[in-house]
Amino acid sequence: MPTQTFFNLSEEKRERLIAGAMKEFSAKPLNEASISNIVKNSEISRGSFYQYFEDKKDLYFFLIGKFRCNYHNLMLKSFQEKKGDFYEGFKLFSEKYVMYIMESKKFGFFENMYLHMNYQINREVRVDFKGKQTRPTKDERLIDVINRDNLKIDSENELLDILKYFLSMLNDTIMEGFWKELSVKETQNLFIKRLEWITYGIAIPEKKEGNV
Amino acid sequence: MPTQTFFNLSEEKRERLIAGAMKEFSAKPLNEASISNIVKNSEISRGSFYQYFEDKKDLYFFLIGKFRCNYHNLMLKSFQEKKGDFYEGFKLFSEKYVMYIMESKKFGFFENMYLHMNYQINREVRVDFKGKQTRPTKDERLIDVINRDNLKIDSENELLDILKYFLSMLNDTIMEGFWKELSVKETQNLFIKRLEWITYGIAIPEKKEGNV
DNA sequence: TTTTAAAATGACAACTTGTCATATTATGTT
DNA sequence: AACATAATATGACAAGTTGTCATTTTAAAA
Repeated sequence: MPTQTFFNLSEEKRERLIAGAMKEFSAKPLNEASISNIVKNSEISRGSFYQYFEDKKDLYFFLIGKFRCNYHNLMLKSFQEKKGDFYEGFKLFSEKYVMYIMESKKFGFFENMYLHMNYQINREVRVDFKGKQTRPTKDERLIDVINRDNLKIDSENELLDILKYFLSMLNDTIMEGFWKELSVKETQNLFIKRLEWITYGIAIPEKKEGNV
Repeated sequence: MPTQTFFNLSEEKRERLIAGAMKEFSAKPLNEASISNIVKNSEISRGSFYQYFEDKKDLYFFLIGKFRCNYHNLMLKSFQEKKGDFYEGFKLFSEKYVMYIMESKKFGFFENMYLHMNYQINREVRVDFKGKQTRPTKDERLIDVINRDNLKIDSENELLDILKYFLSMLNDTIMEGFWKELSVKETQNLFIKRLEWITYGIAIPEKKEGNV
């Protein structure tokens, strides 16, 4: 986390540093980016940098937090629009989300982020459902907006687990999209195919005794 | 890929280098590991290193290829043992595979690999089904050993896509296991839960008209 | 024995990073 | 205004990194 000193900075200087960092992180992934370049880009002395951030990662995760799509609301709206239907809601959400990432002005930054995403980065990208859930807000809770009637889900926790898993799958799919240089549309379709697999299963359901 | 010079080396020297590299990569992830340490560990001159490998990554990917579980046969045997049943076969395979990774002598190496796995590393870990498939061997083909009768799968390609997806999901789960410091058993169960989701779906199947 | 090819070596330039004593600029306080 | 004090800025620096390359050593061939 950046120090208080960083937030005390004049907006001009703070933005200058952020822009200089984004330039570097858009050109190179975390492990290749250098602080030397960032301070050169933003015309800030090396010593100052270390007064604001602990190290390169500290700055990087701050930027991820700043520019990532906070998809909680995006999900909420998508599920509401599709009247709580799991498959349709998630499909709509994923389409919007993929577009946000892949058509963003910050394309280079996100591209490097996804291509070098590991578990630590993955965690930073994800939003904490649990946190949002316990802290009462005026907004509706995500899990209340999803219709569970036609899902094989017993507890709220299981639904949360599934949501978390779907999100990490979505991120994996975007990673694959960047790697294979897929278009937005192709990436969306790749995800939708997987969404279908998981939602409806790949096994043909056995005919229930009672129905025969 | 290592140069020919590397393979011309005496076995003693080659093993010395591999051991020195494994020591470093077991202690530190790829981006923190240093060539300086590796050449120190293996008592090889810096110049020689660059005669064998292009850079650190070149060596790293060679080691992954050397020590990764070539799971093609493991899958084949698992599916054969379970008479081609998708769910049971994959379950058995995943249990063996997780155990191989997490109880290996190379634990530190694998741990760092999984915790810092990105798409590039992920690709190196995966076996190329397509390659194995076209090259005719005396072994049975994996896709022939899986019973497709009770799967919603039309083409061989779709089955391959699903297999690839399940494998990357398995690797993700192992990554999560390392991150959360889960036991072998817990990691296996986490995967099995997801395997169940995807195989049978999370949606309750609608009753077919014909059956009512 | 001489020639030629292959492999080994460590000094080196050009880069990193994080630290720290010092200089500069604000913000109070008599 | 003059002083004290806290906050911020600075760049030189040690200690590390990487990849190269002219040179030496070793092996193979003529």
